[in-house]
Amino acid sequence: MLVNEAKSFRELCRENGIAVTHQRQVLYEVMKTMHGHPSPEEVYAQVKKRVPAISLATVYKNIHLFVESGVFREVSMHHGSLRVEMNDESHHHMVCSKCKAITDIGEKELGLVSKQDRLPSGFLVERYAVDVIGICAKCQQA
Amino acid sequence: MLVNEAKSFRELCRENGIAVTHQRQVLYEVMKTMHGHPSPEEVYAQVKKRVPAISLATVYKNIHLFVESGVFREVSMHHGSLRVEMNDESHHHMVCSKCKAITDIGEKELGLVSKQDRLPSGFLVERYAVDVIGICAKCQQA
DNA sequence: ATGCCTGCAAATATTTTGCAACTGC
DNA sequence: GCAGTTGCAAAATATTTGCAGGCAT
Repeated sequence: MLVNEAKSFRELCRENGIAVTHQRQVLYEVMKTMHGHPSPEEVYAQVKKRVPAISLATVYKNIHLFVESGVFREVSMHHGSLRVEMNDESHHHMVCSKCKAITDIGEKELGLVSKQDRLPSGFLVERYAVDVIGICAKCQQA
Repeated sequence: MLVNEAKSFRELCRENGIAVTHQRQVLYEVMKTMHGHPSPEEVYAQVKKRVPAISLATVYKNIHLFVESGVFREVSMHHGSLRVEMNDESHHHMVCSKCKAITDIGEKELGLVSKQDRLPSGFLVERYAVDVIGICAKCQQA
């Protein structure tokens, strides 16, 4: 397991022409295991447990690097700071307009999405990111 | 014209129980005329032309107020700071992953969107916000 | 050996807050 | 007049950058 993960991370780095450092490896592993949409500060707090000397600047630099490389994605901010998520499966978000909670929803459950790969102005489509804005079950009761 | 706009702004304020101040009125009018997805700083710069003494803090406070009231909407941030847009017509965004340019696209041209008003977990849908991520025509040539 | 990376500290940028004076209702 | 609003300045947050030393390749 660990061997595989390490290996694929090495490959990822090679593909993107970046060096495999201890900090990067831990950062990557930690982020893979984090659910939701962590902010850099939250990621930093987690990584610090394993690499106490790591700097917040390093976390920022590498998150940007990962986002540029397509390893992770930047996510819409109905919060207040940079958020990321992993590239895993294709899913979208339900955002509660009362409590601001963000919940994932799969492409199937969402039930929409056509597949044009080109839009009017010649825009080449890579993917769709859908935010469903509404009221979550919990807030409806209040 | 001006009378009408002023009137509807007054109504908007009454509906939301907020006072009609000169600053707010100008802020509202300026934002209505701004295209794209202005940041608070950009809005501030514009409003300052008409109300030189206005403070950035006031701009922030009122943008939040407008967003809470549903006059404007907060927009996903593939930029770096708070962005808003007006509630006018139903449209979505095409975001170029190269140059980060955001272009509006109408609901019709987009060609997707189903109309379920309730999703699996009991989530009550208010609206969909779709970002199409891809490459704009300009960047495809490079 | 070389150039990419790191940590640190300082610089920037962004957003919020406290408060006294002022204004709409 | 009272409550809500403004401007200012300072604080709090968030993010970026320069640089000297260290590590991956």
